[in-house]
Amino acid sequence: MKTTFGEYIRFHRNKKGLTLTQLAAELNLDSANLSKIENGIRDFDEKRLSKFAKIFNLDIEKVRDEYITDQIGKQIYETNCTPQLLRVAEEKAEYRRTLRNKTV
Amino acid sequence: MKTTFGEYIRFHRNKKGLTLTQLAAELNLDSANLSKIENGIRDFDEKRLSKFAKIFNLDIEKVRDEYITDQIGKQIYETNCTPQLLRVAEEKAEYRRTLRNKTV
DNA sequence: TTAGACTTGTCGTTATTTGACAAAAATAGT
DNA sequence: ACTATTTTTGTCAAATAACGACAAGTCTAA
Repeated sequence: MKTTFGEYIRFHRNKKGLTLTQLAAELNLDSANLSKIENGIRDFDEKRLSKFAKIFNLDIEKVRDEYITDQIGKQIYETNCTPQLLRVAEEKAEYRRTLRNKTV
Repeated sequence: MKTTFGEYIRFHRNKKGLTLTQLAAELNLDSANLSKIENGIRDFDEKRLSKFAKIFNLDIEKVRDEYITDQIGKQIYETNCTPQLLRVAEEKAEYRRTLRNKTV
């Protein structure tokens, strides 16, 4: 089952038997803020992704994928983007790639 | 061909024979900033979408679709999100919808 | 009820975005 | 080429949004 990135963090934290305070300390943030992150009230700062991966011995690429799919999934949800519109968005992303190649 | 939202604005502006200054005035913004928007350096403020639609007599829903697909397409591009990962993001958006229904 | 874990609210700081102005560059008309 | 107009670029202050930190609250288990 696909989950939010906050739930993903919580899953790994519980699996390792860490408290919010313990993990927050390792990540250099407040336990209150980590709580909000796990509950989807705040975003996890991208800068901490590698630290997170190291703590739980996870592949950094996998963690990053988990992160960006969460971010984009959130935007799809918030904008009520339908599957058809998402196809269009995908084409536009492709178009931006062609723009990059033209300009250089 | 799918384009950026900035190019979409420029297309309609040119079609109607308006200068940046003229359209910017109608949209209550600076011509320099509108120039940046059309060139993709800045974002068009979502609050102005309805005004934009009225000026060019466009369906507000269509304009909004054009806008959100641009926004999401931009994020897909910037994060280098592959089609496979986009499918995952879509599932996560769906998951968020189930969350909403559960909570209420 | 006490302790530990987690959540919620708030607020000052930091970072990002926007609006505005000036000035340069490009374009078109004469 | 000269001039007027349009468009682009650079910069900065103001507005906005995101973040870190602290305090106080709730919840759970011994």
